[in-house]
Amino acid sequence: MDKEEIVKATILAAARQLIQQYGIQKITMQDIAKSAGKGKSTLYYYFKSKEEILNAVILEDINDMFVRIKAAVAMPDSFKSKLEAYIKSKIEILSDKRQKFKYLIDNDLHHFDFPSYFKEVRFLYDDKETALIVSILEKGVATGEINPEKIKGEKGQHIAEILLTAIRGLEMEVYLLEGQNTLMGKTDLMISLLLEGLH
Amino acid sequence: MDKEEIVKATILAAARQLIQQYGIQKITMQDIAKSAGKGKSTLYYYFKSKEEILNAVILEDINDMFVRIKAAVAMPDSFKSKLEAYIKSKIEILSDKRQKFKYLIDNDLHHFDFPSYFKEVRFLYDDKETALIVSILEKGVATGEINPEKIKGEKGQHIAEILLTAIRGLEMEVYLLEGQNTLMGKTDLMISLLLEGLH
Amino acid sequence: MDKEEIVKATILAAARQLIQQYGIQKITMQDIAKSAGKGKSTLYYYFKSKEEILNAVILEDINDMFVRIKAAVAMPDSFKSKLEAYIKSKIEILSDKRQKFKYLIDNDLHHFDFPSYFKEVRFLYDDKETALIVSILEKGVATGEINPEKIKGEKGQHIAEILLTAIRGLEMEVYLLEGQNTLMGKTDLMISLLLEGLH
Amino acid sequence: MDKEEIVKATILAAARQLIQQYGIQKITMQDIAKSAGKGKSTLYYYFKSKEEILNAVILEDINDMFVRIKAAVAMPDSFKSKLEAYIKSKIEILSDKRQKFKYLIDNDLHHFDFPSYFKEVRFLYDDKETALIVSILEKGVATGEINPEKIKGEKGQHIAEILLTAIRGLEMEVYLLEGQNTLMGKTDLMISLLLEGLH
DNA sequence: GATGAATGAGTCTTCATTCAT
DNA sequence: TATGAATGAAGACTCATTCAT
Repeated sequence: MDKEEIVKATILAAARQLIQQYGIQKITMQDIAKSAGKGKSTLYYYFKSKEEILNAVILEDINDMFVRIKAAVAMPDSFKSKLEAYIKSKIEILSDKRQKFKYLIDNDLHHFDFPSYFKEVRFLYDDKETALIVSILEKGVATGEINPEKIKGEKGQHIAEILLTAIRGLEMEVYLLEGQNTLMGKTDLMISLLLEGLH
Repeated sequence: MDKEEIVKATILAAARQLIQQYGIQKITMQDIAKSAGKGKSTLYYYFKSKEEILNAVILEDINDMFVRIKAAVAMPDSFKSKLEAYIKSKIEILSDKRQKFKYLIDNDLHHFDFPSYFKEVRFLYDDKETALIVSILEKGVATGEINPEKIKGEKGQHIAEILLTAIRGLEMEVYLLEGQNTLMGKTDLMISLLLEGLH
Repeated sequence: MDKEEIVKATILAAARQLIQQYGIQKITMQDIAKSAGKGKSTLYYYFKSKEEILNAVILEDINDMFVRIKAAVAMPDSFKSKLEAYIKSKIEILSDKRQKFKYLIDNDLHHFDFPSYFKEVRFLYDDKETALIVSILEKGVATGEINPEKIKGEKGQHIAEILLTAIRGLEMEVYLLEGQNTLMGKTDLMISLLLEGLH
Repeated sequence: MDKEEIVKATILAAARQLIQQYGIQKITMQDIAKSAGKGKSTLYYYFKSKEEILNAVILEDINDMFVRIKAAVAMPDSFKSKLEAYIKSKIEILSDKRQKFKYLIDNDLHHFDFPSYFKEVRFLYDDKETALIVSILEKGVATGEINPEKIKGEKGQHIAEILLTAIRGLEMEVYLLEGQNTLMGKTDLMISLLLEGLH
């Protein structure tokens, strides 16, 4: 990593931390600069605009999340446990981001911004995630948990998509709910319903 | 409706239209005033602050949506068709709100804010919606579409909750996807999977 | 007092009370109207502008103060006691106006406005007050407390004027000091110095 | 003086000039910026708020006044001439501040605000000024102009205080009177009365 | 490479005043 | 006589961005 990349990373790290702490709408270039220990105009030397910084941060986050999820899914050896690993690791990661400042969500509901993760992820990682889910479904066929007929041809793809959609509903709740407990319960129920539906 | 209420409604209408068109963060009191054909300070005669206006608009929207959904659900006479009516009317309503300015989503992704519908709805209408879904499930039992065992006792409530969660994932996509076509397809698949799982 | 005058008096009373409580710069027409139990525009039916109301209030206050001072001065029967009565009654009256909200003076020093009493009184009541002081000085000659030579011809007028000036310094302190104790001590010392100087 | 200090001084100078010309309540950040030849937001780069600018101006003024008064008092070699120097230099300085815009006082009496000099000076420079006067009194004892008995012990302090009070009355008049002529006459009379009283 | 300095364009909000009824 | 409704004008403050050094 050369000098330039180091500075960029420093700035991004500062920005990420602030975003998590105060939300995307509340932070200013001033804030980022100060937190990065740089002059405000230095940010413009490395990035074209505030938006570019924000984009970079979000991209990093999503990327990181995907890598971690993939790793979590790799180990388990059944459809059920893979799916569980997938959903739960996702919830945990998102939850962790919000964990520290949940108080904000209640007090300042209106100014609390839905992060852009959702939007970006939608466009950048949809295909990858769907593919991941498809592979999980195939595991299910291999282990006999899933009836091959149910995901034959395009059906597998479609089911993966609606699964992803449902999981996004779960993700959203991370931002609105107190703890993960309820979510974990919901996850389990969702999975068992699915197992019955696909068996 | 007396004079005061008419003006208030005019202002709210202007605000709603602008929110839909530009997103909640982008509109200013200036904009609302101009669009309502009033002076900027007039807004302050009727509302205490920008926030009050925004809140009022959101509340109206949510309320309206719920009323329409309920009406849509009332008519059909089976679990499947009721659930379909429920989800599809919801998607249509939300979709309609975004229809006009989808271009914004791509261009200005970062400044496009997830509306507060989600957050507000979450807290204000969760119970009502869950209850609605429970009643739909019960219809399913009555018509024999659903195995009574599957929603016995607390289970009904839980299943209603995860259904709501999954539907929220669908709602989110309204804001991100081009058209409703894909969503309608997903809805159908989701419903049939559910029917199999609950039968 | 006909109807019109009654309403005017009501408005003025409300204004005076608010001025005393919050200072001249802080009150709005809104405040006055509400406090008077009238509509905001009603104030404009009775007075041309905010300034006119303020002027009227101040005038009333000054007038009232002068009447009370004069009464206080009438009774005592020596130069010393008359002068004492004059200064002390003045301090008491002003002090009373500020008594209730002294806390403001410390907390909000910068926004606390010197009332216009000083300015107005200066132009409207200067001559009257000087004349009053001259008459007090003459009493001093009559009782032998003052050497007639010292206030002969124009001198009496001049001395009255500087006395008035010095007393204004005292008045100012009413607005800045905690209590009247110090001021009363200063008054006594001022008077005794004067007695020695004029004897 | 580095660059930053130069700009700050420029801004302060502009502010001071405007305050003198229009009074503290009438000037806006807009005004100051324009007069300083800077952008409005530049003011916020150097000062946190309007209040901070105002405070700085006032403090400078008071400080400056005190320095000049002290210098004026240093030279003369008698009680009488020192006291004269003290009062007259004070009047001249204050008078100078108001000289240019006396017209305002009559036209806009109500909105003309007593500057904060009084209030601030009261708290910040009272002790210093009293001490200065005490030293002047002591000079009077040294030269035989004043009877040592009259200012023995605490008395000196008390007399200094009432003198300061009386002088404040004089100061106030600077803001209300046309010229200094009358004030200079009053000063002389005040001093000679005092000399007689303290001899 | 890095940044201090500067700012234009906007934000919400307040308030005295007007006027039709 | 009384006022509800409406507003123009202003005002303090913020912030992303530019640029000379």
